[in-house]
Order: sequence, then structure tokens, then C-alpha cells
Amino acid sequence: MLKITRKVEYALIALRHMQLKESEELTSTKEIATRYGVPQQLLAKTLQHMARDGIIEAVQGPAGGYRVATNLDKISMKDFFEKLEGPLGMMDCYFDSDCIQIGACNIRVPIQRINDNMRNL
Amino acid sequence: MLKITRKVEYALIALRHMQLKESEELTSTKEIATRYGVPQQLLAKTLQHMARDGIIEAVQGPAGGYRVATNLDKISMKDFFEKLEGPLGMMDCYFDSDCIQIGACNIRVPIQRINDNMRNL
DNA sequence: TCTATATACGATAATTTTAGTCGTATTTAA
DNA sequence: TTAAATACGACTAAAATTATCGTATATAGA
Repeated sequence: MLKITRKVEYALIALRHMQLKESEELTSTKEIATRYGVPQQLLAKTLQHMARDGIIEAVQGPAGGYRVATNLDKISMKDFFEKLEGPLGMMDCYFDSDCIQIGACNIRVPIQRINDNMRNL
Repeated sequence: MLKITRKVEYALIALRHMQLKESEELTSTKEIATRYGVPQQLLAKTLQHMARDGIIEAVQGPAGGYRVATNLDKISMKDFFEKLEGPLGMMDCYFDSDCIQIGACNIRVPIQRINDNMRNL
């Protein structure tokens, strides 16, 4: 349920690698893939996805690559995960509310799904 | 990555159903399964698991069933998920720390895995 | 004591999701 | 013009989740 997927892992590896460089410097997919032993094609997709979502910036052509977006500090972990994996669903509870005790659980999304289930009988 | 599994959904459905009753009253697997259109055998396993973990109490034999544990209010959401799904892994970050910004991410587990990756080159 | 009904649980099959690959197009510096 | 990089849809493989099957155990009630 709450596992870290490869997509996220590779994204974090790439981000960390790029953050160790000068902010304007570019990093290619190949560089990261060979450096960390990660499948290049899959990493490429993830980086492309991140570029589309503004987490990193892409520069095409030879000597091109990626660099971290200048506004990275403004992106929350929640947004980061949602950009990579889609809506968090019930985990919104942890980001949006203070619900901690299962005994007093007032989670909205699951309750909604449960209600849907009951309606669909 | 952060989805709610059926196991958890069924657990929440069952818990909610039982909480609507008197605290001593028993509920059978069949009752919940037919009421909410949920696969009985799978629900049974989930309830058995919850009983083993002290989330609910089991009474065997005919006219048996389950009831919510009296100490349910003391079980945190984190424990609830971990009991059902095993260790949360990186999501511990959200429970244990105040890390919110990806730009300043200091997540322990992924970093550890990244470091493992680098070591294994 | 016998029977019916309930929980307990390991093994296995079906389904869905995730991970990874392939082929091709586009961009652009040299 | 070429080579090296990103961009991206379609497909295959692997893993995890979901569901089912078969059987054992417990126990209330006839």
C-alpha cells in the first residue's frame, strides 16, 4: 500500500545527483543510468515526465540534458508524488487533516468509497 | 504507490460496521460480506488478521463473530496500516518528521537505498 | 453426542499493477 | 549532414494484489 516505487526511487536518485552539481549544469539520462546502474529507458521516461511537470528542465540536442527546476523548493512532497504517481487517494488524510487515531477515523475518501459500495448494492 | 488496497478498504468497512453496533455485539464475516458485496473469504482473512493483531476480538463457534477491541482508540493510523500491510517504508517520513519540501528532502530510507545502489556498482 | 455454523489458515489461481524493453520521431550542436 | 540527446507510444515481462479452494478447528444447540 505505501511502498516506494522504482519510478519515485529513480526520480529521487536523479534529483539528488543533479542537486550536487551547479544549478545551471546539465545531466544526461545516460550519465545517471550508468552511474547508478539504472535502466536508461525507464529513467528517461521518468525524467521526461518530471520535465513535463516542471520538476526539472530539459535541454534537447547533443550536449543537452536536464537540470533541477529553479523553483524546486516550492514543490511539496505531496505534489512531487502526485505528479509522479497520480492522486494519492486516501493518503490525502495525512496531508490535509490531523486524523491520527483509527478509533476516531473520519477519513473522507474511504468513507466515500464505502458509501459508494453500499449504494451500488 | 500510495493507494488504498482492498485489504484496508475491507478492514475499514468492517470496522465502521462494527462501530455502529453496541460494543459487545458480535458481527459475522458473512453478515458484512453480504451486506457490502465483498468477497467473504478474503474479508474473513482480513478479519482474522485484525483479530490476531488485537484490532478486533474474535469469538468462535456458531453465533460467534467479531467485535471491535476495547482499546481501539489507542491504535494509531500508522499502526493500523502497518499491522495490515507491513512496514510503511518511506512513508515513515510523514509520520516521523516534518519534511515537506522536496527541495530540502532528507528522506532516510530512499537515500539509504540510493546509497546501497551506489555501493553495489 | 451429533450437527450446523462460525472462525483459522495454508496453498494456489486469476487479475492487476509495475517494471522494463523496443522502435521511432524530434531536436540541435558541431 | 551527422551524431547525441530528449520525446513518446506500444508492447512484453515480472511482481504484487486480489480472490478462491480445501481443510481444520471451535462451539452452541438439538
